[in-house]
Amino acid sequence: MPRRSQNLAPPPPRPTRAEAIAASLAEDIVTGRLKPGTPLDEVGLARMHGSSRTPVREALRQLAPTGLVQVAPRRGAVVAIPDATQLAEMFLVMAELEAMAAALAALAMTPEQRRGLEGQHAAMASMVRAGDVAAYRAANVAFHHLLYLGAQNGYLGELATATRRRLAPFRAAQLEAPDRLRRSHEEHGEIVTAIQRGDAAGAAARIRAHIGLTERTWAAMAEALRRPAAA
Amino acid sequence: MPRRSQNLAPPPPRPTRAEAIAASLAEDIVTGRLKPGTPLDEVGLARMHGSSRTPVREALRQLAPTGLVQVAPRRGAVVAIPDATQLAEMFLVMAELEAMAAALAALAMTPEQRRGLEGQHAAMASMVRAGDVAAYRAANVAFHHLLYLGAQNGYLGELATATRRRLAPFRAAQLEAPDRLRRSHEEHGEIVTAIQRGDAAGAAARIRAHIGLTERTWAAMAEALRRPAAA
DNA sequence: AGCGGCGCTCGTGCATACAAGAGGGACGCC
DNA sequence: GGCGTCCCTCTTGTATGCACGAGCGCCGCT
Repeated sequence: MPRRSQNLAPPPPRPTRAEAIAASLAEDIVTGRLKPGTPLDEVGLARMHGSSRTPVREALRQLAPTGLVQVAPRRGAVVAIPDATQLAEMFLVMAELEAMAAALAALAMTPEQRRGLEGQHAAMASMVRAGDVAAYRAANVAFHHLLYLGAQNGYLGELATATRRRLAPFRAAQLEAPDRLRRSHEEHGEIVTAIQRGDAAGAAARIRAHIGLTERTWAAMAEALRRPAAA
Repeated sequence: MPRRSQNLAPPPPRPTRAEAIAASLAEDIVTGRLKPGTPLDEVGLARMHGSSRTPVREALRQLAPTGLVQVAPRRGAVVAIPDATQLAEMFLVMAELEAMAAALAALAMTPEQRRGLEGQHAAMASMVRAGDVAAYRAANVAFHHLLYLGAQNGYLGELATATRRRLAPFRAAQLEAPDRLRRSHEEHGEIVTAIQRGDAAGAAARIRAHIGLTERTWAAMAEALRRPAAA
């Protein structure tokens, strides 16, 4: 979840100090400025943000459930370090969440939303041509958000957004290869087409592929996971 | 998420005051002792738990992301009151999460886990005969947890558990009808059978039905949701 | 020289104190 | 008599202080 709240964006009233710090920390972690494993000292952060420890503590507690930081009771907080297994788990879940969102979107999107999605996709074409990775990355987040919105399911959007954020630090380099940019855009095109056609199953399948996990690798992965569990 | 942590149950070391209060509050909310909408006064809770406001505040902040309480910046906290739309959204997501868990479980469960699931299911038969709703309810939670465990995906388990908890206050009366108890157990049986057969798709479909939403109502629901959004 | 126990120091957990914002009631005005 | 406004109180946000626990190095022992 994007920090607290029932749906997407109910607490916009002037943010409290703790929320500002939490947002700042989250940003630093998601963008990779703070690397996994970095210890988060309360007094240090307090000094950095020009406040006392209290808001910092609250911020850390708010971030803990998001999975961005790990807090050990009496031992302090560090930037979360998911191991490979956990990352794989999260990718798998994210693929399904997005598939569900795409399927719902194919069925429930309003005409305006469809136009918006189409527009966003079109806008991203020029970024691909320009090879502007930074712009594309930002637009990509927006694109997927439009999908969540189109699914007309705030809770689903919350979970998907949270998962995406949590994976963000580990996908940073994923779009670096210029060809990946083009491929990504092509895949988006297929997804948009399926959605516009109202093809829920097709959209779901396309987005699973987009996340990088086909049905087959899905099963294979589950197979592979059986071993360590049996040990 | 079942309160912070990367996976299921890493911070078991002696709980801190704030964690104890959070657990207590969560219990009271999930069981319905605290009704949705009840304001959660910091000083009042502090007195009740014989502590200062500080741990209470931390507890409330921990609970906010779980969705059990809603915290308005500067206006205090109340027990969450999801509206009908949000509940529907959460049920839909939960059905899919459980379907995914069942599918994975069908593929990846270890023999021991399969025996455990079978045993749990068998144990619940006598509760049905005795009409012991309380025991069945508890066993039911355990049953679904075995499913999550069998899916070999901690993150999925986290999301599913969190969603289930969040819905718990609103499913309280669901098993009251004696016939519902029997039906529930029958449905469990079908799920177990499909899983033992390694039938991922079947298990997923069965559990969707178990949650109470067939594929058809799923689409219908999405259809219905389109109206208010278009307005 | 290797190992075990002890004390020290740093950091967190909790309590208390102070300040600002929100909500409600009473008063005054129209 | 109804409504708007101001003030007061209550609650939350933030700061500070104190105490326990954890981690670590040093010292003494074998």
